[in-house]
Amino acid sequence: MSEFHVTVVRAGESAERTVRTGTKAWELFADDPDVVAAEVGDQLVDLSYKLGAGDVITAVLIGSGEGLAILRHSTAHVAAQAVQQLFPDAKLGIGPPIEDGFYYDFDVAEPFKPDDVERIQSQMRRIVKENQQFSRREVSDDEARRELSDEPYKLELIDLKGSSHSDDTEVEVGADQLTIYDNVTRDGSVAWKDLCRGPHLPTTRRIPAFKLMRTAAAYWRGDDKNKQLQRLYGTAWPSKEDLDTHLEQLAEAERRDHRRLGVELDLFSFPAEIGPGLAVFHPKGGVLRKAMEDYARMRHEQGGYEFVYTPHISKEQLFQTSGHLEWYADGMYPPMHLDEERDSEGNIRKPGQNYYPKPMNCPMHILVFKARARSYRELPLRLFEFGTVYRYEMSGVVHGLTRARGFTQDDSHIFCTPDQLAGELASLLTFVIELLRDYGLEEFSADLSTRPDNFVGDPVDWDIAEAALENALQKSGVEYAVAEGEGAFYAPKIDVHVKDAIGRRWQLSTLQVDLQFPDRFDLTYQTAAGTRERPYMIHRALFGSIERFLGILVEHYAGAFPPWLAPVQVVAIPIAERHGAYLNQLAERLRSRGIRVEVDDSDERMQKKIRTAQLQKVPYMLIAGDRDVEQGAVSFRYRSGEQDNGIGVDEAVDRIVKAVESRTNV
RNA sequence: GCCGGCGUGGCGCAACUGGCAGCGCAUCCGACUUGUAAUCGGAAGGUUAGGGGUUCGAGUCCCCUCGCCGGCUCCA
Repeated sequence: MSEFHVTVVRAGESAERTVRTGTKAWELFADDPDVVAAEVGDQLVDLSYKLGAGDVITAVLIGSGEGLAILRHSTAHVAAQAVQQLFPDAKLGIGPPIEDGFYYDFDVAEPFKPDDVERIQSQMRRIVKENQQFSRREVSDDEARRELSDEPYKLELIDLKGSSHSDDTEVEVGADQLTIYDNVTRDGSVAWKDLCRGPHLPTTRRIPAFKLMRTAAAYWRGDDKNKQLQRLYGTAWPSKEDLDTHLEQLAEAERRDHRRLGVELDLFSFPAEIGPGLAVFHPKGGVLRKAMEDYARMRHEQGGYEFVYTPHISKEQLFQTSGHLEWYADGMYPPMHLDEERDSEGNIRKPGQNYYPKPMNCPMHILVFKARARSYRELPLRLFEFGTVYRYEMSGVVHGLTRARGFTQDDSHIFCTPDQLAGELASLLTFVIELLRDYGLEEFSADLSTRPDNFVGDPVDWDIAEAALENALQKSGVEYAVAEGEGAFYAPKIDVHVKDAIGRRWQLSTLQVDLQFPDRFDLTYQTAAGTRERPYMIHRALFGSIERFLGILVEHYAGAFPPWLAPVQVVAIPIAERHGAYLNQLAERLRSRGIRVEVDDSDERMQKKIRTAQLQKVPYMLIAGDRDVEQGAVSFRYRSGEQDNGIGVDEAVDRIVKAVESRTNV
């Protein structure tokens, strides 16, 4: 029996250990429940890994990214075992870890019912309690096929192994060597098994906290031509407290849901009479939207943009030229057919015209550029419009303001010379980030999406454009990732993401260098030398969609907007009826300074009025009774509940005006 | 578009296995005139999303349509 040295690393601290041949990794961490797996070299292994001479073993902690993934994936196995025990005919799909949890897909005769989820969860608890061991075993392809002959989807995965398709699926098979994990009970029998790359927790008991969340249908391998399987979603965490925190975050997200707050704060609605995904803005939502737009307008004016206005519909030909009808007809509302004339026999004398609602503003802005000959002296030409577009989104995807069928882009198209391109992109990106900051968003990241397989134009132009975009990103200092092949067919792009107040990431702005439209529309400008050149064209949406951005801000602020955006900035509350005139006078003063103020002279108690204003998340309340009227003062109450009594009227007006103008959230 | 769930006054909800559609908030009217998150009393408001069917009888069971929700696919 020989001995050798290994290096053990845990949380950054390494130590030498002497071990005997055959020692398993878990013996190194026997009294350390946070260690769920290990890393040897760059290979993740189970704790059942047999140590070799000179190994450097790094502990994988349950709270780390990898540790969580292992926990969640192991929980997915438990879910699958539970399902197959309760539904013996269920066939296994795949069961990967995802953000905050896991899912597992099953082919079952009947979709899961809410009741079934309860039963599955109880069964999972039983399995966890049984403390089954996750036991790894290497198998040949043939052995795997034989053992999993009842699992058609697993067989398909085995067949896919090594094929060129294997990385665009979530296939777990990956490596050349197939492995099967057995769930072994204490008496040594195998309760369940699954084809899996691993690694896993040592035992099911090591799952501290989990919950099944919901069921849904999902296409096998994500392809809508394939059969739909039943997907079971769950979440798993290192502790009960972590699980509770997660559930509380979900509840918080639900409380902030802009569809709910939109009703509570009377901002907007989606009348069924109009149609799905088509919002109407009520006065409160209207004023909020107007404040957002006004500020953006002002900044665009300062930024050298020129404002244009274009129609909502256009003849078919325009979208033929732009290529929209060729590429995206499904995403467009069907046309209205106009102008057809028939003779008395009903024969068509003059063919009609199809008019489509526009799905984008670009072709219209291009026509503005093309309206006359353009000189290099005019470039860069920055056209801007709040342009309302209509897209016939599939019925299942429409979602409040964040995915609507009619929405307004803060759309800009910039035409520039080749040597202006890089500079223009860099200043654009800065402009975008600065403006988003002004709306209260603080954390940004970006994706650079490059040439897809299916593209138009000259690869050389793509390279130039991609380089210019990347350069802009580097100058901006925004953290970014390259999304290889994710660009639109006509343009590489930068997508800017923001993080909201509860940590969710939203994609907002896009910057695209268009490599198709200038050609398609034969755009040119005249150079200093008198020659004609093709301009570069940049698409830029900042909010993306005003409606969507508004929805995101509602959720970001949970409806408690900073004063400059709040639909009602001040509510004045007279303690008794006789104080009404005093406050109305003050309100008039505020109004003359551009403040949105309401006087609540309803027949209610003061306390009730405070409550109402509080629930409407109004930033400031000005309350006045006899004492205040005598002193020419008001009692100043913030949304936070803090108050300053006996503030002089001038001081109160000043404070409010200052807060609104500074666009800070007080 | 696909799978599942849901649809009761403006909003939030109730109505046992099929048996008189009800409550709270909001609204309107009246009284009260109050010092920092809900004053009291009264009234009005519903073809139970729409249509069809089963039944002596349907909010409840069945079918179709519309809409919404959760996912999948999609998001130029």
